[in-house]
Amino acid sequence: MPHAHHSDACPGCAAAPQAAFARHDHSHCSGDVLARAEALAAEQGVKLTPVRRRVLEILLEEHRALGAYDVLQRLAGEGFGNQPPVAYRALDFLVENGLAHRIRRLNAFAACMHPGEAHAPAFLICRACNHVAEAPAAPVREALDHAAAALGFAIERSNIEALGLCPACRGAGA
Amino acid sequence: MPHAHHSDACPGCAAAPQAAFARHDHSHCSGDVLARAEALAAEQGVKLTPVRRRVLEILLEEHRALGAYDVLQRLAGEGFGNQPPVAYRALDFLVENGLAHRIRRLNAFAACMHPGEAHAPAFLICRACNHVAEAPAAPVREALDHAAAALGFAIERSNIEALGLCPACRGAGA
DNA sequence: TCTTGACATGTTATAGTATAACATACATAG
DNA sequence: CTATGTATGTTATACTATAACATGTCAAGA
Ligand SMILES: [Zn+2]
Ligand SMILES: [Zn+2]
Ligand SMILES: [Zn+2]
Ligand SMILES: [Zn+2]
Repeated sequence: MPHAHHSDACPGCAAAPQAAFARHDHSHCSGDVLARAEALAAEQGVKLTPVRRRVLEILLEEHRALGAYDVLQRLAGEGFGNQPPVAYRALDFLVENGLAHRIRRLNAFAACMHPGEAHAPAFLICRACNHVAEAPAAPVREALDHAAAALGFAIERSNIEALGLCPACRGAGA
Repeated sequence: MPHAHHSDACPGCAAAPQAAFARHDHSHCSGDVLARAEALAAEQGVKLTPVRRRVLEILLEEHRALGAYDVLQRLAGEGFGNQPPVAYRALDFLVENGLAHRIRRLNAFAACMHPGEAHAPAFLICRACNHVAEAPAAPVREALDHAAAALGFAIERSNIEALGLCPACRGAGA
């Protein structure tokens, strides 16, 4: 049982976005997030069925984004359906219920590291190691809302993504 | 000859992002941007060949983003090649040379409304009328750089896109 | 002038991403 | 138990993008 030292929030653990780019006890991240996800699903009255839960676990294995077909391949190998809609439906469910994010730049999906918390994420994608961090971006979102408001535009959904080099890969001189 | 009243910058014309969502003299936008694009290409020593120029003109017809296959269909109807690479190559050229932008949320491309000017655009996409505005987003980009810097991440490219309702469509009660 | 090399275009073929439409299973409420 | 809604499975297809190769064009250099 990971992180028995606390039962709810875990400051500086899964919440720490820089962990995505550094060595860390990742079982802590994934265990923590998965527990929160289950709580959130129960709270919202939606069902985290076996496929859906398994897809979330797969996304949580690493701080990376996976394509739908990567996920599908994993599912198929584990006895679930092996046709695209199986993966897309589970992924869409996770996205719609705030348990995963779609990374448009990569045509891929990543687990949400802050399920249930109100957050306006920006995604930092390392082009060298492919790790993805969900950075807190409330100020970014605020600036975006402001720019939109200046034009009378009402934002409903937004995606903010950046490609570059993470600290580890910068050091390695990629 | 459009906009003969000025020879270089055109404050409040193509530069005005809110124009994308309102009635306006669009030939002014397109004529102005096309002229700037030609100047910029010459200045950068790259060739705005007939296909490339035509693709830019097509993108400039409206404040919308077009899919590669939409562009291709237009090209094919005008005697250019009718295979995907013809469109993708021209579009990639325009994007790489700062004459167009890729809108990832739509898998589509839009003409850059500020070619040659240093700008950090955010794209506002109306889900009702499909118009796309290239909003000035220097503060947004600055906030994003700041959030990334806090994690030691070096941004190279970014995309900032928002979906919602433009002022016109909000009024229409969409 | 002729050649050569760089670049642009054209074409064939295929890879990768996503969804429509229909069939089956399974739960829970009445 | 049976009707209803929801989840899953499956078939087929649509949409997006690129690899690889062939042909054409033009200008610099021999
Ligand atoms: Zn982790
Ligand atoms: Zn990295
Ligand atoms: Zn216009
Ligand atoms: Zn609109």
